[in-house]
Amino acid sequence: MIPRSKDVAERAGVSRSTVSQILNGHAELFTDETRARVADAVAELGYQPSAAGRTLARGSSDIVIALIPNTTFGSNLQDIYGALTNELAQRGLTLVLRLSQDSAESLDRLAMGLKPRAVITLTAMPEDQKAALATRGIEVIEPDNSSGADVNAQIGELQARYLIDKGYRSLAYAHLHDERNDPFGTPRELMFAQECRSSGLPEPRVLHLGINPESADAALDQLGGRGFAVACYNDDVATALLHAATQRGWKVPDDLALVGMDNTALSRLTTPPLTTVGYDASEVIAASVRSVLSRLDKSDDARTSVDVRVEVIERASA
Amino acid sequence: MIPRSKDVAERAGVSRSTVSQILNGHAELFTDETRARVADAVAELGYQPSAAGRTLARGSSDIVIALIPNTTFGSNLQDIYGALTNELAQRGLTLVLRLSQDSAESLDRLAMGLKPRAVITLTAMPEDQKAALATRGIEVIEPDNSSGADVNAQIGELQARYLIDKGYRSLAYAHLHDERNDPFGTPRELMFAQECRSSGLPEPRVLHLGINPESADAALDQLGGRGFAVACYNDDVATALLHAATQRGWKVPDDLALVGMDNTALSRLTTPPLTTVGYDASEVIAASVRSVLSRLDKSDDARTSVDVRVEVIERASA
DNA sequence: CTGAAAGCGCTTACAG
DNA sequence: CTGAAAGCGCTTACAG
Repeated sequence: MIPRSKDVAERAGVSRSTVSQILNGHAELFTDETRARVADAVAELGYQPSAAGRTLARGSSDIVIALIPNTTFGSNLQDIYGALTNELAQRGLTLVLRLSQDSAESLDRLAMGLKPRAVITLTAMPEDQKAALATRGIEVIEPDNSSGADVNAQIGELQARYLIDKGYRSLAYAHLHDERNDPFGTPRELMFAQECRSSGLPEPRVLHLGINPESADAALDQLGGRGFAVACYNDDVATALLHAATQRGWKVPDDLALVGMDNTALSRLTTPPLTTVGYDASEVIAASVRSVLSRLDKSDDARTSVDVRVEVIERASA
Repeated sequence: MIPRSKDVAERAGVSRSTVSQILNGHAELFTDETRARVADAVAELGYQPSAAGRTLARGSSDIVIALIPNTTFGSNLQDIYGALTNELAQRGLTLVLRLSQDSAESLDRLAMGLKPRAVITLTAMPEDQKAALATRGIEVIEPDNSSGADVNAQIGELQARYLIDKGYRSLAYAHLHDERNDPFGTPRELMFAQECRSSGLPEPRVLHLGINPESADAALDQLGGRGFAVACYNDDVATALLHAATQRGWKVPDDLALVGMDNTALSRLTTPPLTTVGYDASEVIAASVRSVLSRLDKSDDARTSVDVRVEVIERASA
């Protein structure tokens, strides 16, 4: 039998309101004696308040929904949510994940029904959807674009600077062909291009490819010949290009220089190993968690800046 | 202002019970006229029933919780959950994800509070935790071990058969060193070993490595020399071994034969490309979804067999 | 075919 | 310092 607050109250010999007060942060109103009795009863019965009852009474639940892009739930993202889950649990909040693929309407239903304390989204949410949630009084925590944009711009800049300093003059930027998997491509490419211009170099070529030999080969065709240095959206893109180049007998980095991004485990295992951009994942995690938390707490300065140090890791592909 | 069933009732000129009945599958009790009026009112107001109210009244919510191992949420798993989300939505159920990393206690709290219709877990759940949920009347849907075991056994067998048929005689099985990421390693290895025995071969060597050059190199040391054929837990493991072998100047497949598993995009991009084990992802997805659904529906024959065709994809590493 | 009423489990003024 | 009562939004016998 599932214990109710009534059961706790009876066992402790107090009223239900007393139980409720003590359990909800107004314990200071009661004597130590009463508090202890309630605490004991809760423990003995294994009482867990019903979320439904509480939500109904309070008008909002203790749930926080995080929308995850169903295309890219890498281990980093996972670690972020893992940390966030724990952090929120300490504040009595429950983080629950939701694949964001599904229709706005479906999210709407979920949000309406669950009355979550907040909805966290990693990618920008359409205005109308945000409005819908706002109407229902649900807070939406969006990515901190100010700093998010910064990080991506930083990455583009870093890749460009590295390549230019190395003496490369014919540059290109390689996107992932599938746009859903290339959410940060544009800001990175833009900054990459700008860095080229400010160094007096021509506009970089822009490539789009999938993670397969054919597509990578076609991308190489588009380049028109050897001697390019290309900054890649991620290490997988770099690996695909590396493979296509090797097939053609091009030497990397002499005929084609490659700088990846993410510093994946596999990036050390190509031949030659990839020069890439890395960052301290735990730092990113901590920063992201801090950012979400500060917004949830409505602390005045919501803009905890997510300051991520990003650096190129030189190996042998550029 | 958020519309309530009361608002709908007033607008439609009926009682709240009528609204509720019509919305909950007893529409046939009412005249077309009444139904239409209610439907209109719902649409005009944008009414969404409150999950809290409904849960309280019914004793169980429309939520299904899926526990995800926080270590391995690959794109396959993601697709499965994506499909499941949609499928469940059509039945009025909402799938919500939960990182399973956190304490049993925390899940307990969530389950207690949310009163989900079911909890889906991919890995076997500890008995006591299962018991706890059962006590609360929450159904636990565990992996269908009968067929799950089959598939993994199949994979081990397939890798062994392929290698043996190719003429290799010195076999080894390579696990991922981190056990959390190697959930299916044991059944696969077991079947792999059995297949060796039944072909009159010696017991296969067993390797454990991480996805990095040092670890892969050490694994090669353990092998003691050239001439082995190793079945890998996944393509990443195969890639690591391939890299270490290449570094030593070993030829693949002559000095070291490798068969991976998963047929990842990257497995086509190594040099040489990996021979691996592939399967039709959409088939797996469909089967998994069917399996969960049938258990949810309590349909008699809960054991919809997950029949996945798995096959080796021959490329150049073995 | 439809409505009044009770009840789900909790919280929160309010009164004492 | 503590309890009786109302109310959160819904569903479901039950009576008509």
